[in-house]
Amino acid sequence: MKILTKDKGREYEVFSHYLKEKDLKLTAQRELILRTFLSHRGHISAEELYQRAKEKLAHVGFATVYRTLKHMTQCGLARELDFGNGRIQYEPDFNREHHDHMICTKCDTYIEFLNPQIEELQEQVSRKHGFKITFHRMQLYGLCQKCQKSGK
Amino acid sequence: MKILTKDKGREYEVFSHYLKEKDLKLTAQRELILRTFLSHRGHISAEELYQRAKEKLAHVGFATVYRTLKHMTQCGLARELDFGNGRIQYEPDFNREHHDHMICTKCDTYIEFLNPQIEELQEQVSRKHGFKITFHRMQLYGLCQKCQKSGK
DNA sequence: GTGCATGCAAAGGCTTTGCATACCA
DNA sequence: TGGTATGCAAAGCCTTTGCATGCAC
Repeated sequence: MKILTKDKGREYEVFSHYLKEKDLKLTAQRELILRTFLSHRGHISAEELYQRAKEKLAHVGFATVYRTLKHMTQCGLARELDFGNGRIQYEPDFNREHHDHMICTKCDTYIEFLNPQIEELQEQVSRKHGFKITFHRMQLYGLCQKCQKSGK
Repeated sequence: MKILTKDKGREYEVFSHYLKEKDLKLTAQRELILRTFLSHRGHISAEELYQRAKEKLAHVGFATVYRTLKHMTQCGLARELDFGNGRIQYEPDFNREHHDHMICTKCDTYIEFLNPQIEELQEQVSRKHGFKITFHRMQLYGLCQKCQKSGK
């Protein structure tokens, strides 16, 4: 069963290309999970993605969601986020510029940001120690504007 | 059974003060776990702390280590580190200046660093978004000097 | 003596894996 | 048709919790 149509966006090309390259198969489930993932704005947990996918196709398994997320991460369509709450979140990562996060510890909303000066300083610091960065995680936890006000 | 002697360091005072304040008891296990934790240089996982404590006192339980770590974290003697490998590490945090980490993904060694400029920029960025930081996590992953050389 | 602490084992939460069946290519 | 994918359930891994007993105060 092939559901993929053309012009769904580059992500679908990337995915099918990745699958072909690895001798993996394009299944209805994989396509559905990708579509569901992409249609969700912002990050999502495996559990939530499973729920949303299941609404569209009853027989989708938990394991398949996890396995597909691994593939999507592998080919650069998804990025794992670990906000230290014991469950990994995934966010779309295709053609997206690197960014970091501020997370409100009260309402769980988050703000994405990119600060080139910080990035540059990270490089400087690591060079000073002879360290070669391959990736980094930076998360600022605290209260968003709304929660600061409502808290008082 | 009281094992605590004077002059073991301020950490012991902090711990016993915290316990007293919370109507908690100073037990041989708690003291042993704290001592073992402090004697270990650098961070340590609950599992490893359990093993090391057990060497000194056969009857130490897993749960007690976890429970004691919570207390030590609570009173500022320990700090939880999550390097995204599924197990929390704890590092001594008494009278220590805040710092971040570079972690070698090959040999697992790490370098602590503090960059005031980055800290300041984090504040600036968050102010710009009306966000109030309470704490942050910043980890640079990559290769340490040694592993860069050995890798070639 | 009272009430918290302990150790053991069981349970929890998230993620991965094994296996027989289903399905893509 | 052959080999991968799927769904289910079970297992893994780390951490927490329940409970009867033990111990600090």
